Amino acid sequence: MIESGRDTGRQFASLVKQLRRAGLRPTRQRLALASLLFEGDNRHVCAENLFDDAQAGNIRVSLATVYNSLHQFTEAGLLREVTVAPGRSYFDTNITDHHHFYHEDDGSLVDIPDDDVISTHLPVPPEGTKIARVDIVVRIESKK
Amino acid sequence: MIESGRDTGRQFASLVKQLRRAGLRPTRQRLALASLLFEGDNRHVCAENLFDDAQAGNIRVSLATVYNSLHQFTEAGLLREVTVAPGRSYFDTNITDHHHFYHEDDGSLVDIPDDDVISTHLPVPPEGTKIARVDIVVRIESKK
DNA sequence: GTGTTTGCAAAGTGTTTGCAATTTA
DNA sequence: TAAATTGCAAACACTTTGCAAACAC
Repeated sequence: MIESGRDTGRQFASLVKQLRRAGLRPTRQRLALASLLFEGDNRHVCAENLFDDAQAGNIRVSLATVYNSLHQFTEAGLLREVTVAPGRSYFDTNITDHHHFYHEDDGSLVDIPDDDVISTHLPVPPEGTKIARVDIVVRIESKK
Repeated sequence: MIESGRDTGRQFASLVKQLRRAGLRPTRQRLALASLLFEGDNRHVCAENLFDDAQAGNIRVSLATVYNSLHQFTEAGLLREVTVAPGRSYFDTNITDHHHFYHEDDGSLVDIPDDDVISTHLPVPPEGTKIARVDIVVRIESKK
């Protein structure tokens, strides 16, 4: 998928644009990670997880850079962070309005299908505040 | 509120019962923590937080025991755990069905008033699973 | 060249664990 | 007395940081 080094310019034209638009320099590491994240189906990754993918893909990148990139991407609106349990933070490449199933048994996170709409009446936020986002996590477990 | 030591027996009759019912021995530490948690208004505490309260109330208890107790209380259904951000886990003494405002600016957690009902249409859980719980966190921030 | 980004290893944070000593029943 | 619980300190997982070297523009 990714060759291995130095080919920063050519083949990722669209990723380069995407990063630029987000105000991030298209470095080799960011491009490689962006490629893992955004080329293909939507994903829910955690840092360690993406780091492993990178290694497997012969991408030389440090764990610290993975963390930094994930946060930069999130701030730039390219990713959405979902926290489901202490020490279990996912980054979702699907940034459209949607919610999640969290499987308590194996810790996996899955989008709730769009057509299975959860109709929410938004509550009135406390005086002086406004709603930034609504997170709905439907915790599921195996039927015994 | 709590005197200071050794008076495990008498004055916490109802707490003792509550713990016994939950299958937990009413030790001095658990009684003291239960007293902080369950006598008075509903609270959203984190471990560190409750530990500080204990110290302030001259209750001799270790941080490890606070963690253990919080989890035991949660398993026993006396508390409900709410995770809002990586490394930010709250325990809610209100175990009725309800949801939360999470204030992004200061990290505080507040119950959404009961009468401000969020009507959810529950999604169909994936094959072979059932819904264990639905967590809704409404993230709010100060109006600029 | 200048400012940004990276990698490393070290430091942090929040939480859990192992085990001897203590407490409960 | 037997079994459960506690405290401590060490171990832990996950994440962030400081800084010199490498890179983008």
